[in-house]
Amino acid sequence: MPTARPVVGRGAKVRAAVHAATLAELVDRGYAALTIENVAQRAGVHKTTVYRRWADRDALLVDALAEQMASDIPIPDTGALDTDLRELARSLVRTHTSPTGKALLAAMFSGAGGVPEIAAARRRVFDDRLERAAPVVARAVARGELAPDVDPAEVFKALAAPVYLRLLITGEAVDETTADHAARIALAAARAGVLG
Amino acid sequence: MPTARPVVGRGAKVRAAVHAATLAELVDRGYAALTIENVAQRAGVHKTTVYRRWADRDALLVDALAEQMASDIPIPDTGALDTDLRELARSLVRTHTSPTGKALLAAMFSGAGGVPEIAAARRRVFDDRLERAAPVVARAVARGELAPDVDPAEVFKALAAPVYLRLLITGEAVDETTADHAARIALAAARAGVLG
DNA sequence: CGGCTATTGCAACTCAAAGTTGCGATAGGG
DNA sequence: CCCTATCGCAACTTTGAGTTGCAATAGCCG
Repeated sequence: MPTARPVVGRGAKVRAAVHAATLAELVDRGYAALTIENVAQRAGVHKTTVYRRWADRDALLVDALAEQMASDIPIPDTGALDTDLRELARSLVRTHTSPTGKALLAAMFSGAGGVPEIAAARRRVFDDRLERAAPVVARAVARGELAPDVDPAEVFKALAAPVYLRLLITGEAVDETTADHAARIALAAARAGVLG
Repeated sequence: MPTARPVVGRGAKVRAAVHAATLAELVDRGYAALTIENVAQRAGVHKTTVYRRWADRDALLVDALAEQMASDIPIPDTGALDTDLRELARSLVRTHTSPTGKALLAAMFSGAGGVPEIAAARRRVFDDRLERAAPVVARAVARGELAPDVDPAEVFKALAAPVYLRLLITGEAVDETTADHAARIALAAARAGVLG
């Protein structure tokens, strides 16, 4: 049984070059233009080489994205809700402005939304953050900063929404200022009791 | 100069059937699967007929979308900010849950984001609403409901963000409840002074 | 009601690009 | 320095988009 051979030596360089070319091509030309031949050319590699290593462009794309999808982001605990939310928002922004994050969004928004693995990856990123929001809200309730009936998921959604609006609809720049702004909105809504 | 001939009789039926098939195909199969042949088959029409009437699938799609893109939505003026915002949000939701609105979003989110006319149509929908938000906020300021430095555009973005989050990211149902929820978030943020 | 014309259906075609294959060339580990 | 796995290359097959000429027909107009 061929258990994924080592991929060392020459193969490793090719693999890395093709992965990079895939994400680059995706970000600045879109999913529709993501053909094996384009990727191969950009990677400085012959198309047969790519065809021999990956079954189709979706497999290639999923592989390239999965490569560096490391999470391991700590749950913020600064002692106050406003700063916790700010950290949560900044972390979300960092994820989606990283090369991989940009590529993931580009994939979703330019046609790969139907590919199960891509959709799953997006859901994973989002749900991951949802989970991290729960303890933050729970602690805020314990401190008396929020009413007990506030829904942590709704808090995070209120925080994430402005970020995604910029990323997907308005196309405005997304940076720390955006994150802080989103955090303030979520905080105001939570305090006003509209996230129960 | 051929000024778009009448298109009556047999032609009108064909045209309507193809338009409907185009939007239907787009919504439940995506832009990638939107081929002239698929559309023709769904419309119960031969592909040559479609090819003779439209240059390519983008022209067809733009034509089908433009068909019913009537706006003419009044600016709400209920006498209070909260109800005005609620109307604004409900109107936005109605737009994006209508068949045409769904098709427009499907087009954007499944690959036609690069087509200039499609991107322009989406921008038009959004900017249209942005403009309608300005008087609403201005009146609220005049009534003393809001501080004078509140930015109308930011108010509308805060209101629209939760709606688009559901439409594009979480996939949860979008209805009047969603609209009212979004309106409350925007109101809380505006009152808290974080939208200046 | 019946003929006339524009439009459609159909089949066969062209054409471009995706994907495949066999073989000679070469990189790099041992 | 040699040996093997991997790559480059060119020619090939296949697939699906888009085209064309001609016969069939729908529907307007007298």
